[in-house]
Amino acid sequence: MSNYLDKIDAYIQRLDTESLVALARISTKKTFRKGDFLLRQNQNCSKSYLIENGVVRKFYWNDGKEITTELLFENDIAISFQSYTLQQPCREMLQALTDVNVSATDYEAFQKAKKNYPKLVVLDLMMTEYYTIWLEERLFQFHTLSATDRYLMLIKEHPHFIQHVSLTHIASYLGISLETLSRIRAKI
Amino acid sequence: MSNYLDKIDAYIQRLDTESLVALARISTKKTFRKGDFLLRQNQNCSKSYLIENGVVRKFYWNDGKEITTELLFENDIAISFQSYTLQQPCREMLQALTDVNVSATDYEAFQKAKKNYPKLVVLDLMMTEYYTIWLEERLFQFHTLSATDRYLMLIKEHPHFIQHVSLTHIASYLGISLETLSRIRAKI
DNA sequence: CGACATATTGAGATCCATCAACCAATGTGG
DNA sequence: CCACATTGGTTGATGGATCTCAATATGTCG
Repeated sequence: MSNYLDKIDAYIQRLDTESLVALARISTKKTFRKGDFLLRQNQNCSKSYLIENGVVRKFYWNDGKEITTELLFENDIAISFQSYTLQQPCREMLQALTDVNVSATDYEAFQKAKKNYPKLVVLDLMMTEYYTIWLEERLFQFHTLSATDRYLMLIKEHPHFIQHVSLTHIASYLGISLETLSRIRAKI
Repeated sequence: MSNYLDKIDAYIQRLDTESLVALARISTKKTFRKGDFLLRQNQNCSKSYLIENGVVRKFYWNDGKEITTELLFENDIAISFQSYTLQQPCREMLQALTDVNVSATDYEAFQKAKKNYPKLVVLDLMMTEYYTIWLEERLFQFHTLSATDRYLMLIKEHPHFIQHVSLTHIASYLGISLETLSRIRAKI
C-alpha cells in the first residue's frame, strides 16, 4: 500500500509544469491552533487540507458520544469525504489535536482546475483509490478482528499513534471503550 | 446517495460517441452459472463485471470461515477493488449465487482507453467515489450500530437482500453469527 | 424416500460495555 | 505557592450482547 503512495508521489513529480502551477495557485497555507476546527458539523466540506505538520482527528457524534474515525498526520489529507464529494453538510468534523499547518485547496477551484488540466483528474482518482483501499482494510478489521487484535494491529501499523493521541481517542478509533483498551494494554 | 448514481448515469448519457464506442469495444457479455467463480482467491482481478442480472457475492476466508463483504445485484459492479486497483492477488473472491449475466471490461484495456478518452477517467473517478461513500457508510454501521440495528438498517435499505440471499450469507455480511441473526429475526 | 443444505432453539461461555471509585498529572485562580 | 478543579487513565464489579456447541426442525432436490 505504501507502494501506492510512492506511485502517487512519482506521478506528481512527473506532472507537467502547467498542472503543477494550476494546483499551486489554488492552494494556500493555513494554520490552526490546537483545538480549532478545520470543519464543523453540518458545514459543507469545501476544502481539502494537506497536513504539513501536526495532528488532526476526524470524528462525529453518535448517541451522545464522540466517535473518532480517523487520525491524520503529516502528508495525510484531511477531508470529510462524503461531504466533500457530494457537497453536502457533513456528519464528521475535523479538529486539530495539536497546532497544525496545512495546505488548503478549495473544492470548487479544484473542480475547475480538473476541467483544464485532465492530469489532475488522474491525480484525484489515485488519491481516492488510496483512501478507498484504506477504508476496505479498516472495514476488514472491524468485520473480523477482536478488540485486542485491532489494537495489536494498530500498534504494529501505526506505532506513532500512541505517542501523539490520547487513549480516549484511540479507543474510540478502535470502536471500544476506554476501559476495555486500558485492560487490553495492561494484559500485554 | 442514489442521487449520485443518477448523476453518474446522466454523465454516461452525455458522453460523446467516441468515448462510448471505446467503452463498448472493450466490454464483452459473459454468463456465469450458479456457483461459478467470477474471481478466485489469489488471482489478479483483471476484469470488472457490470451485473446485468443475477446475484453475486464477494467474500474471503478468515479463520476457517467465509466472511461475506458485499452482495451485488443488477447494475452493481463486481470487482475486488484492491486487487483490481493495485493489480495484486486478491483476498476476496466473487461467486455467482444465481445464474448471472454480466458485461465484463478488461482492466488493461480500460487503462488504455482512459489514456485516449479522458472522460473515462472522470467516469472511473465517479464510480470510485460512489463505492467509497458506500464503504464509509458501512464502516459507520460497524463502528456504531448493534447487531440488531445493523439488521434493521439492512431490511430498511435493502429489503430485496432477504428474498435473494440465504440468512447464512446475510449474517456473515452483517458480521454476526447465523444463530444471533435467527434470534434477532424471531424477536422482531 | 434419503441426503444435504438451511434455519431454529437452547444452554453455557466469552467478550466487552457500563457504572463507579480511584489515582496521577496538569493547570488555574487566589 | 497552595488548594482545588480538570483531564486522562486505571481498576473492580456487574450485566448484557453475542458466540459457540449441540440438538432439532425445515426445506429442497436427485
